Amino acid sequence: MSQNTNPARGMRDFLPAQVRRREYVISIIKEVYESYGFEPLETPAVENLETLTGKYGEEGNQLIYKILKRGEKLNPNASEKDLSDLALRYDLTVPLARVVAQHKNDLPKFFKRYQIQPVWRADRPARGRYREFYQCDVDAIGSSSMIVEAELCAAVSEILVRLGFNDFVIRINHREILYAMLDAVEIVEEKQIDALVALDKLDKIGGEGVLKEFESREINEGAANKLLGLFEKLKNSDNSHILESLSEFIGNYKTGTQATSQISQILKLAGLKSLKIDASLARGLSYYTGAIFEVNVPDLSGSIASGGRYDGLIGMFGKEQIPACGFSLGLERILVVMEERGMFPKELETNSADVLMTIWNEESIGESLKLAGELRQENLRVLVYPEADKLGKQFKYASQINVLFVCVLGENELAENKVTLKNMQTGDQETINRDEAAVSVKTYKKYLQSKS
RNA sequence: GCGGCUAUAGUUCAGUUGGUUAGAACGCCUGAUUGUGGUUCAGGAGGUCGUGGGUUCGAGCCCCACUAGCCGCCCCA
Repeated sequence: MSQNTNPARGMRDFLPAQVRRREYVISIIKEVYESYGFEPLETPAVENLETLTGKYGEEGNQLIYKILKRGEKLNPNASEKDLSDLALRYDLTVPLARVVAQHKNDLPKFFKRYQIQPVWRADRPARGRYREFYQCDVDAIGSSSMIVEAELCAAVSEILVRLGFNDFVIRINHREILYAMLDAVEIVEEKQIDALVALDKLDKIGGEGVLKEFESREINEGAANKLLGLFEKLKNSDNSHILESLSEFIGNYKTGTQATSQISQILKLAGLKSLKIDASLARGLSYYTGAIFEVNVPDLSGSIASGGRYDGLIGMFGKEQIPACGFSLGLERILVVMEERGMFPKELETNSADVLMTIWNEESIGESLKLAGELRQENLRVLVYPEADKLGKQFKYASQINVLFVCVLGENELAENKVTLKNMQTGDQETINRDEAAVSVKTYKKYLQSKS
């Protein structure tokens, strides 16, 4: 009886080659984050349901994986609150806010943390979108300074550059600029969120599309035209011109002018040419309060990273209000693009073991195991072929799994206390003294390293 | 959650208006090669055609439902 062996929808198994790639990307992310002084944090996969609800907006709430209560028989007529009290975490930012609110006294005044863990969303799977996926978050808690934003952008940019990306754009905008713009064209508060959702789609559906959206959301047309006129003017102009036009458009709406000056500070402090103001960038998550970011590459419709300032979130846990700002890199999306573009270094593929130890016959098994142990003592990765197969099969297996060397310990070798080493990349083969084998392998490894 | 497309060997795909025993390439296994892989040659295994139902003398092909995947929308990392 054969059962369905697919993993659950939107979830994946990772075979060794994929795990290697994932770990390669993660290792670079960690290295860069640590070089900026961020410290690691981990939190549970499961949170109390009330911790998560109300933080992500209407859409987000529906995508939370809720966990049924355990124990007694469930009464299916019970209210949702009686059925479920726990949920899988939806992102890493809200759990961080909870941790900060909870452990405030144990944490330094400025808490800089990174966190690389899976999160779960009951979303519909698509390219680069899964129901279980890794986020790589960095956040800086406790400061309202724009130095925080600038450093976060610099770190993210450095990671992407080191991974080999050269065509990404970090789009930046500000929640207060958005609201000020909407105020300037007299869109009433109740319609502002709707208007933002429509504007956010500008680069996808174009000006006419946005007009239609406004129409269907019953937002006054004049306002839409004014905004579209502004965006038309901003198109293709550089950051400083965009800032000028925005300030002009907003007038002296107070928090708006503060926001434009914050943006200009971030630009100046970060000094990145990949940083570009996009006045139509809105972002869905409801907890953002200040600067917002999104990182895009041309060959993926979604974003590969995003972030922003959320000064109100930690206060939602009922304690002190603490300013915070962070970034989240989407590991899966970065991997999708890197895979399609073939951006992984070649060494990742030839990495299973340094040496395959063959088995000559039943009598020599002990000697092969002993030699394998000796080589491992020399810090080599040694794989012992598990059966006394014909040598041909053992070699074939070796080339399948991409080991560097095959070691043959046969009758002749044992009689003379020698070993035969074959380099599987060059095809060279030598029969040498047993105690020289490790050195020979290591010399070739060093040569490979020096070449790359 | 909505709309469209797809599902045939391990993989990528052919498969005629519905007609005998469903094919190819690559991969896999065996041998040529009883001390040597990646090349070559010879042979072999592998399919209840995604699942369940229906139409028909007859279904891989037509119809319905379900499941999974891809694309677009919504949203998002």
